[in-house]
Amino acid sequence: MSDTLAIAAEKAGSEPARFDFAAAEPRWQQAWERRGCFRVADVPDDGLPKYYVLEMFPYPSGKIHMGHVRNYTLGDVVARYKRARGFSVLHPMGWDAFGLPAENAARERGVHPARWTYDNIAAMRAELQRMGLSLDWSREFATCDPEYYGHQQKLFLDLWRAGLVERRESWVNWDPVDGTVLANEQVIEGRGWRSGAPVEKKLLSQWFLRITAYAPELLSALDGLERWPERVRVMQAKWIGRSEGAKLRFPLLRPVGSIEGVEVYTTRPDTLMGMSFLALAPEHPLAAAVAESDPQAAAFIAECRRLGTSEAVIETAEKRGFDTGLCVDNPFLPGQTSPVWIANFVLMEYGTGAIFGCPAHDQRDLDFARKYALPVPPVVLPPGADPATYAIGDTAYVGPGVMFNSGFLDGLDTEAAKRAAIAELERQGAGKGEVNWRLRDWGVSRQRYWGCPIPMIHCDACGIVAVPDSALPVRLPEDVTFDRPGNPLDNHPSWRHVACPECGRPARRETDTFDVFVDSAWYFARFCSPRAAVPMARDAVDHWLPVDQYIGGIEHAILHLLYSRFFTRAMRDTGHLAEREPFAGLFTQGMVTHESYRTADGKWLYPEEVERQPDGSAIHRDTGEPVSVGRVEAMSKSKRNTVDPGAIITRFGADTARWFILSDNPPDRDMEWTEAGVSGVFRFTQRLFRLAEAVEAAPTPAPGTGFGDAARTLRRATHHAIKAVTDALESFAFNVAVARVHEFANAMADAEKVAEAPDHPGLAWARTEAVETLARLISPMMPHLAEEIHARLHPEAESLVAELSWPEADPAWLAVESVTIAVQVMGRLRGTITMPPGAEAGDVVAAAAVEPNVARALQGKRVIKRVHVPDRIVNFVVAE
RNA sequence: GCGGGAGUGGCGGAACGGUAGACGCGGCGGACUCAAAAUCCGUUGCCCGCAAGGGCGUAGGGGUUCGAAACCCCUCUCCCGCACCA
Repeated sequence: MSDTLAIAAEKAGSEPARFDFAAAEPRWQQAWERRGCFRVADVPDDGLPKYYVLEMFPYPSGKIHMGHVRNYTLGDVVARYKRARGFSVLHPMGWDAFGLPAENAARERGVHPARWTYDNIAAMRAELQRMGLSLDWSREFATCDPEYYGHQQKLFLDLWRAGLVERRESWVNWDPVDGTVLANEQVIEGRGWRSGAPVEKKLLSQWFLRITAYAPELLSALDGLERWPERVRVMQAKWIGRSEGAKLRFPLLRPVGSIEGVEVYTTRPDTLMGMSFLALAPEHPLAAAVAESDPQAAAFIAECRRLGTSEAVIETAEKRGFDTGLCVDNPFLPGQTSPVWIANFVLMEYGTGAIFGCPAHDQRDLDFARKYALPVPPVVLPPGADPATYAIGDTAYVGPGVMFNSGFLDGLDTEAAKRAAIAELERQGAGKGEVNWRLRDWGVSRQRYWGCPIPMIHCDACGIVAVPDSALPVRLPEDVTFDRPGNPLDNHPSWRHVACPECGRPARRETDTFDVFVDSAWYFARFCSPRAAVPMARDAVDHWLPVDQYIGGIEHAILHLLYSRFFTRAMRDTGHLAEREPFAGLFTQGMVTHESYRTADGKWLYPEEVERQPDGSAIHRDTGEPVSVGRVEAMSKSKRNTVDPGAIITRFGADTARWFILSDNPPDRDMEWTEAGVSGVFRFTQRLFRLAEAVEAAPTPAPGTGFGDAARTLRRATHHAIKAVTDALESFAFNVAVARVHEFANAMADAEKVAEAPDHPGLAWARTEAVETLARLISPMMPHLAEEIHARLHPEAESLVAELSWPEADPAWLAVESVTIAVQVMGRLRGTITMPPGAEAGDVVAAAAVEPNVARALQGKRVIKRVHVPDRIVNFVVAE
């Protein structure tokens, strides 16, 4: 089937009755470009309302994939629709161009990262342009352009001056073979993903952006993001992770070196009198101090470190600990001490890296206490429990209750006890109430070449000195080698040597580059004034931001979106813009999936290597060997279940690809790409073309009142389609918009049938109206075919559908001439009647009652209630 | 475990509390053709019935309502996210 279709598609050029997409699509793309249809000014003076549509910009891998097609089609529908609705639409495109793949290509194939990246950009730009997207290409930039990253360096220095940048030590995943820091997702089973070497935890000085300074605002402002998916807001809220509790200090009975006590954060200060032990994270300073004189402690800590890096949390659900022999006092229980343990389940990164263990009311603490036979004193009595007999088994009681065994807290409920405990801690000076956040500051240092250089200088005399604004951008050197492990910037013979801007003596450049998430944390702002001499022109960003509709994958729900929200606030506080939130509306699309195929010996096959048999089985196209059809799953190179958008556009055209990707299902769900689906859509494009072909430009003016039945029916269908498609597009229900166009096409086909017969007043005019309307209604989805249809009706005119306004439904033609009213008896459908719209209730009920089938159902029954919903339903309620 | 989302024909999916299954795919039957493709027409939730018609039906069980796929309660299944966060 696909072969024959391909032939049909290829023949399309030679047969005039077909839509020759291969010729038409480039022609219209050039026409849009020539007329600058999609260009807008940085600060427009057209007085139109603004609308900023943005899709997440791509990493330039070199080829677009179906996920891109879906993403950019969705955005383009919105952009074209809003433009037609009279908005001045900003719809830009650029490249998220820094990152590791370019460096890997350099190491593996000897291509310079810049060369590799710009070649890929050229290839991908050409593919995107074939899709016919309504982009303002004059705004294009790549984040690896020195112009772009120079402005990023300026932003960073502004943050530095505003106190939003810190340099401090932190634990990182270190690959000793590659000599580089690894992100968590690059550590696989405790080993570097490239080198395979066991990853070490290493303490390194890193640059941090103080995102935590905005934690309260980032959390509270989530409530205002009404056009964001609920789940993204929830994920961000959990990531930010606000908790209320108390921080308190436990004095050690005997100091260890200079350490005299341990700070602990808890959300359950009410349970302090149920304390059984104190536990330290293995990385805790006190643990390290103990280890200095205790080889066994050192061995335990080393063991934890080895397991800890490997994300082995899952397999080591088992809790393990080491008793240091130390003891602490409890501020609420004078004279009673608790042992200090080192425990593998305590996280250094959260709170203070130490906890107090209350096993009766915390499951983790209970597991630990049972394992090491520590006491489990209960202090919270669940509702209805008997204090005389209440005991904890294998399940901790974490719910609310009434305090007992707790001295001054006895009798209080959990919430009151928390408040009373905090008040008492504060009175004693032993601790205080505190809000804690899970969010960590953002470590942005990467020991890599292909990233934006961090514009800082290390001077032995002056310390850390910022590169002066006048010396920006700090450019990456081009003459780098990748033949040695580690960061090429460190290995470069001269680049790092620089005179200190303050004292003039020899100093060293920072050789770390920024995390690529910094690049994408402000690009939406740069798009507003992409050629400005400053990071962003204030009047341009104040005009265009926030992005009205942002569209992309759910995988960026947390990091990219949170960093962008942070950066926007940081840019506000450094005077670059006024806006608070970057993205007023967010839409997260589903994945594109496909069947997967493999041969008997387990080799994955590409879809084009597989042929389906009439009986549903599959064989290898060339060898004829049987192929097993696997699950439908996300397209991935490893499963080879990918379809190349370029090949699809060549065979079927961009409009077909766009329409299919919109039509299959709602855009937030995963969609399945199928051959049958594409073929069906291809046929539909040809059908629309034929329907339009059959219609001549009708004489203007309209024939006034001279519309016969057929013309009236078609005009009603036309205006109904306008309303229905508009409603669907407004609600992001693109699959429904597609269905409404199908209905409209069916109505047009019906009109064509009767048009053969003579004497249909006004039908020719109505058919022209229908075709003109069709062109505009499909234009957001199938822009090329829309232009083609429009041009055939107006061969002399210069106008483009891309420049036309959206059609308006005429209410007069939305009105129906009769309505079908369902008639129920006791809520069960017994018949339907046809009435004029707005008929009197009495008339409708009377007509309903005599409908034969209804009358039979009412036979011998006493009607006790008649429900009438105008133009919709009549329901007779009868007594039994 | 916690959180979020989803369960509707063979399939993707429609459906302001008001005729469930729009629209498409697929299937079946037919027209056109030497034949095929393309195109066009009809049909297509399940069961009973020659028909008229009737029964069942939106994961399952209850409830609210004249009327529930939709609202409420309980249960089940699947997908996604987070997961020793003190």
